[in-house]
Amino acid sequence: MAGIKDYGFRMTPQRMAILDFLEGNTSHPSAEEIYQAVLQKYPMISFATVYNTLEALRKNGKVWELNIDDDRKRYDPNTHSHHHLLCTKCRKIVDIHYDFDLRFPDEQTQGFKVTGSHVEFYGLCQDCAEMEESK
Amino acid sequence: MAGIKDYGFRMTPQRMAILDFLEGNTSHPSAEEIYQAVLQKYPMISFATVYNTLEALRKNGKVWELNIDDDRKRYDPNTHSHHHLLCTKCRKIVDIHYDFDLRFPDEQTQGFKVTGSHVEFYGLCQDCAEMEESK
DNA sequence: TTCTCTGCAAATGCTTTGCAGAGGC
DNA sequence: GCCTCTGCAAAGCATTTGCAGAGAA
Repeated sequence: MAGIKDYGFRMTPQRMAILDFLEGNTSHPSAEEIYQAVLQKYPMISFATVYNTLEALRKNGKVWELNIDDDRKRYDPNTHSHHHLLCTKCRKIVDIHYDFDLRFPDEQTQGFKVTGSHVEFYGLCQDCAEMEESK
Repeated sequence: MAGIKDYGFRMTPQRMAILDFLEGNTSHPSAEEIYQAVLQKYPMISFATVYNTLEALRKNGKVWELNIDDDRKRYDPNTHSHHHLLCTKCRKIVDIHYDFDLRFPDEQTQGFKVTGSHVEFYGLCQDCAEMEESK
């Protein structure tokens, strides 16, 4: 079982369950979805624990918190540089693995020290696009 | 005074005040900041009206709703293609006007029909970077 | 005159917090 | 055994909504 050394915080069954669910997950779940999923295997978990764990994971660089969705945060266990494509209808998010050239002229930074970047694409997923067409 | 033809919705003094404040504004204000600013000139405006107007403007393509900030939406009256740079400390947002090459291989889209894109940069603004250094 | 918009206040929904007890290290 | 983590419940905020009256077109 992974110990404190691997994650920088105390390991508990609840946190193990959350990590298990997130491991390799590419669905970009919300806190609610994570809570519901963990509830299946671990009926005694609370929302506070989910948020607490996600915050701990975020601080330790184990998950990304995505603001791409209008009304809830989404979480991504893949913290290797990648980008996202959001369906504006069903809110599905998929990964874009491509190394864009995001350099731009220094005079635009207004003195900022840039530390990271992220590209968001918007569109309609196949299912939603087909539904639009058949209207 | 601008009429319904220009905006696609009924013009009222409250809406004029909001439009006046947003006109040319590059501070990417939140709803709260817009409310506070309009309150100065127009003491009888309510929050509901601010949100209602912003939603009407958004639907008519007159403002962008930015999700770049963690815990509140930010509004941008500049709807010409551009990107943003956020200070992760003071949450200041500045515009990046640069035409990035955001093409990527079709096989990554998973059938999505892409309709838009936006690049977010993160970093520290000059003031915050200097504060960090002098610690 | 018509019908959308307004202000108010309450509701909603996501996220955070206080606290006392549990349990990982 | 110490101290962080947990569950619960309540609080905190941003945003939305219901409604009756006001006022723009």
